[in-house]
Amino acid sequence: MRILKPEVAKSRKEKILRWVVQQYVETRRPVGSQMIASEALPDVSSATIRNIMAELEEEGYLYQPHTSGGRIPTDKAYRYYVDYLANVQKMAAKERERIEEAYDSRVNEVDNMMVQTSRLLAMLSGAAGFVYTSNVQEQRVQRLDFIPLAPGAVLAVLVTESGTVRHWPVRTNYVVNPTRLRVLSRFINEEIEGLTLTQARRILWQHVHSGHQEIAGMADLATQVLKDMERPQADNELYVEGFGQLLENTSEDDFEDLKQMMRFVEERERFSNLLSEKMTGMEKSNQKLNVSIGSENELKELKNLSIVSTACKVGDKTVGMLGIIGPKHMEYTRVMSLVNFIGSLLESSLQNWTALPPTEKGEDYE
Amino acid sequence: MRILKPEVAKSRKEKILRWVVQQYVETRRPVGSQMIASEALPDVSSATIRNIMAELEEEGYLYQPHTSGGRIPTDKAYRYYVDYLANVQKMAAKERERIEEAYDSRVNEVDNMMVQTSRLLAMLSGAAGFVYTSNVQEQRVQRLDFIPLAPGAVLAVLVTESGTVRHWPVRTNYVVNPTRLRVLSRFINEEIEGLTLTQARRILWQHVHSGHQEIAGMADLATQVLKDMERPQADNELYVEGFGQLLENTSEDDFEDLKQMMRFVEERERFSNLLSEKMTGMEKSNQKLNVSIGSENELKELKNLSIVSTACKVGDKTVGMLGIIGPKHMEYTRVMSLVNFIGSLLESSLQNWTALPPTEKGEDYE
DNA sequence: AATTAGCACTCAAAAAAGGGGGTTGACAAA
DNA sequence: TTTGTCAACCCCCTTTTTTGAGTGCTAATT
Repeated sequence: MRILKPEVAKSRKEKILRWVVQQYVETRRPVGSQMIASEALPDVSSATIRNIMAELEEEGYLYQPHTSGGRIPTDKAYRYYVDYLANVQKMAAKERERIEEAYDSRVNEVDNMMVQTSRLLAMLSGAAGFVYTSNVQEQRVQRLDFIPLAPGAVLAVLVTESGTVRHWPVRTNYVVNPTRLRVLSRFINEEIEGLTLTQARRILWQHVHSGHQEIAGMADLATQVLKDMERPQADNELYVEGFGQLLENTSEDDFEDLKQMMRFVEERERFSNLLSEKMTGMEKSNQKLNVSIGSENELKELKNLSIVSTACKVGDKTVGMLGIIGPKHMEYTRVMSLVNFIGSLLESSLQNWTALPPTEKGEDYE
Repeated sequence: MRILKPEVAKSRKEKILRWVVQQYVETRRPVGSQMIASEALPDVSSATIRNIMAELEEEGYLYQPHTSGGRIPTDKAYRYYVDYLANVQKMAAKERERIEEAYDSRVNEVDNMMVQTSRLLAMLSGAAGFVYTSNVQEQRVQRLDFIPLAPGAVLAVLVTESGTVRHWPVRTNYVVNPTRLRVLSRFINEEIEGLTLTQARRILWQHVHSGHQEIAGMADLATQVLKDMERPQADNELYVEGFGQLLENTSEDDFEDLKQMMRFVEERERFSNLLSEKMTGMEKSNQKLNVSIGSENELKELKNLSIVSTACKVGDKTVGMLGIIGPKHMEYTRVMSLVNFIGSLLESSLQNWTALPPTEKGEDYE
């Protein structure tokens, strides 16, 4: 639904709009007719451009922060730019390769995939990067194991299908026998294989209550673990990295905005909720890459920020999102392809650690 | 080595110095003689105070940013303040209790102790909080376990005596048999119990090379794990949280400083090194709480910042540090006792998860 | 009908011009 | 050694002036 009018006029109008957006992103100064005339459309007079810009303003694409001071793009303009004007070219092969390399060396060499991914996003985009896993309760369990730490302490380790690893210590008031622990562990894994966390919890509660033999005597531990598993704050995970990047690319004027946004993001709850909503929204409309510009985010804290995000699937189940959050005036083309690409990297990485068969099939070592 | 001169004069001089520091920390404005006269020393004239302040300036404790515009403390003044003037009172019992509660509910309910501790530090101090674990290679291993993920993938989980849990996925090019994996795991843990990581690695390499029976057939996996363990970036861990807090308490004037410091901190390498040095320094001089003020940090990026940190011991071995990093003009008394207290909380928490016997001794469930 | 040139007008940002207000240094008196 | 006094200082805030890029309008041009 391109709104701008037809023919030759259209192309010129669009050209001007595009130019204003790009110029403004670059310089952060209102852009005026003269500048466009001299630098972008030398064979059109500034007066003509003024007329066109007046139209664009009428239509809600531009506005003047002060009378007689040049114009800047509205959110609507960014939206139009992102939808029709920005040709999201694939990144150059060289660039892709470079990123892929960086990604591999981080994600496979260090233990926290999510954090590393956020950091990479931040570094390459110049904004803050995030990775979000939601609905952990509805994800399928891959493993739940117990590692004996000390006579009265056990480390529980939970791995979900999205590759998230969560671990927490559990105290017991008796000495834990490692052998029994192993039995318990095996029993549990057999019982809950392939179930979602919610389902798994239900089953296990039943076993605990019915005093199932494998659990007998360790009901205490099991109960503790089950309780830990259903804590609400354990329902999603959020990693945000790269505030430094954001600060770096921020001028003093935006100081207040930035403060507000940090306040918002560090209060993790609300940001989580936002992402959660966004995720279900994207799932419904079946889109992969999403760009939310300024006030499209509804939250007043974000009215000067944009979020570029992509859904992250394992199989055909959306297990999370990742993306960047930064100033509204960002280089959308670059950032969009970046988020896109890193999203695909994370996806294939997750795929790797879940269902993938070994490289040489069937060759058991026994 | 108190430098200020004797008797009544001393006490007055010190009182003035203390007042200047406190006042400046509070208001961020140069403080002048009249203000001191009226609010702190009503029975002394401003002229006298001027004289004393002139002396203090001579001696390097104060300086005037501009002629006739009040004076502000130098780093030396802060140092003197911290060493002699600030009575680091124990926190109020009520306060302690409040914090302890918050700490417990975070650390025990969520899976990453370090992150949670940093966050708490940040929240309570109004600056950025950090937790640092170093020298992981020299720490004793508590457990090294393997969890089968998929036919060709295993999750390695390493727990050290400092309570650090590190996990990373390992791929194999054959189908892993869970039973064999368990045998391997048990074998390894028996072999390396109580050894440092470095020692453990050496032992295991030997076993791998000599083709020890428990390892046979899984040498591939073992090799991979050993390689992952000795990666240099796995040698220390650093968590920094609370940039938002820092930003919140920062005025526009300090914008540049803050930028610089973020650049520094997000480039984790250098900050790690700094902390590492500091840690060994503190270990040598056997001090627990350390305050580094402004240019005492040597790094120019930190010349307007201070670091308050405390060593963190398990047994009598220093396994890490924690603290806060914030503007030079901070409330040292408050922050020092805070860091101190949270340090002790983390220590006892670590103690808990390592050597501690169960609450009811000897009552095995079998 | 679209484009252009010209002109008066607007207004934010930068520069310049005042006050205050609090501070200092100096000196003489207590 | 302390204090009272005072001229000089200079940052900070507010007000004023200047400047210049930009606009809208209208009439002329294509």
